Amino acid sequence: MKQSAFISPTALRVLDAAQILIQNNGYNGFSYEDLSKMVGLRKPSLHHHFPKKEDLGATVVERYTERFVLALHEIENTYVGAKEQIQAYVDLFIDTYGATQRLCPCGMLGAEAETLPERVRAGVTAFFEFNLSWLEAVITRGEKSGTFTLRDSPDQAALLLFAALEGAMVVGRGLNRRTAVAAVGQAAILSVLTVKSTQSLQGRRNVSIE
Amino acid sequence: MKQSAFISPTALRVLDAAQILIQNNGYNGFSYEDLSKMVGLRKPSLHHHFPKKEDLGATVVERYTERFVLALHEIENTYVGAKEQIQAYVDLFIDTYGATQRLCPCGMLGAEAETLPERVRAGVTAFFEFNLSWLEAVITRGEKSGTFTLRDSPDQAALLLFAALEGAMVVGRGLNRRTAVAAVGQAAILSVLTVKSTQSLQGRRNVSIE
DNA sequence: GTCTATACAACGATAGAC
DNA sequence: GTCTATCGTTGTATAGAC
Repeated sequence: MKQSAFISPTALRVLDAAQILIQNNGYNGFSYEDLSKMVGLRKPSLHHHFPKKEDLGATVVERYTERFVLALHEIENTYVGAKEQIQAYVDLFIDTYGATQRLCPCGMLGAEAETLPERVRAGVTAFFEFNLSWLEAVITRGEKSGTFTLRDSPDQAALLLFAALEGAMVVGRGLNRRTAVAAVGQAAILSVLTVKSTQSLQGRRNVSIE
Repeated sequence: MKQSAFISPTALRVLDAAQILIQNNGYNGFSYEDLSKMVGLRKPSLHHHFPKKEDLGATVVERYTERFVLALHEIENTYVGAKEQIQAYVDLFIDTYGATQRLCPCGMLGAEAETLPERVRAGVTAFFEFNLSWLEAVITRGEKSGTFTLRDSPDQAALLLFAALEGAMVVGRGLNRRTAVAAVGQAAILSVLTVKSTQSLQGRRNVSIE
């Protein structure tokens, strides 16, 4: 996972707007015209920074994945226990969705995968695989250390947890229910990981991904 | 939930094609031109059956919901136990996605909700609410009868199960993993419902929704 | 009910001046 | 790096003949 090449301040503003539009409208649901209104540049200026829509989409996904990787490293450095790390991971989704009701960009793009340019689609796949392997590793560690018991294999538990979080955003949006991700997140932790000690989790930090 | 008005055989073929396009490409990802190629009619002929794209989208959602209602009644009439009914419900998702890798139309539209015409969006909300209330009722019954124990309230368990199934399609598509829904479905049943007796489920029927 | 023809806007994208 | 101007294509939708 290498670092992005240098991106100019203007290009960053374009990326920020594009990400919001992808989260709200989807890749097929926004245009350079929409972007133009948000950023305050004319369409050809946008093409100067991202010649094809495909470039823009792929860069949004790559930047989001990089930020996610950093956030998970931060979690590893902040929390020691597997249970606390999973809780912090779930909080990432709760805080991100709860603040804005915007979908995970890769969740939206995953639904649209069939129609996406190949580079964008590949980025989404990489994001999903990274999340699943991180979750599986943490869950495996928690099971081995006896922090919690599983009713499934770690990879199945990871997939269930991840699918539930991504699905909660889709369902929450359709229901117009802001609290859906929080409800699913907490229920998933209770259900997927049978935590052995019953101590409550406190000191929850607010760390959303933009 | 009233029955649809009469729909001509040609209009039915248009609806079938439109549903597949929504499942694969999303509402913003298909056009009357795409539809024209699939059905073998010219664009104006399509507009004769469904004047606005909004009419087409709303009718697809309403018909899908009606079929889903019928399938759930069928499940109630076929299986007695709450556990078997939940299993049959999950099988509905497994079979539907597994056969074609097409998303649940309402899952796709839920992601796109922000950009949808009001009628279409309302139909998606109704579909979600219907599914959640059905699941909650069955789960409540299963808990009261002692078939399984919950770690959450029935409404949280229902939301978790539903979000996991819808999310599994999105994630499965992004990963190009055909078995994602089946894996999530089985893991969710194991995790969400702590089944008391350990007897295996047999005689699983294949009942997919088109 | 289906067609040809067409309106009119929006789309992604480029040329070339500044 | 941003702009005006514009290209060619596709989008939803309508008029009117058959």
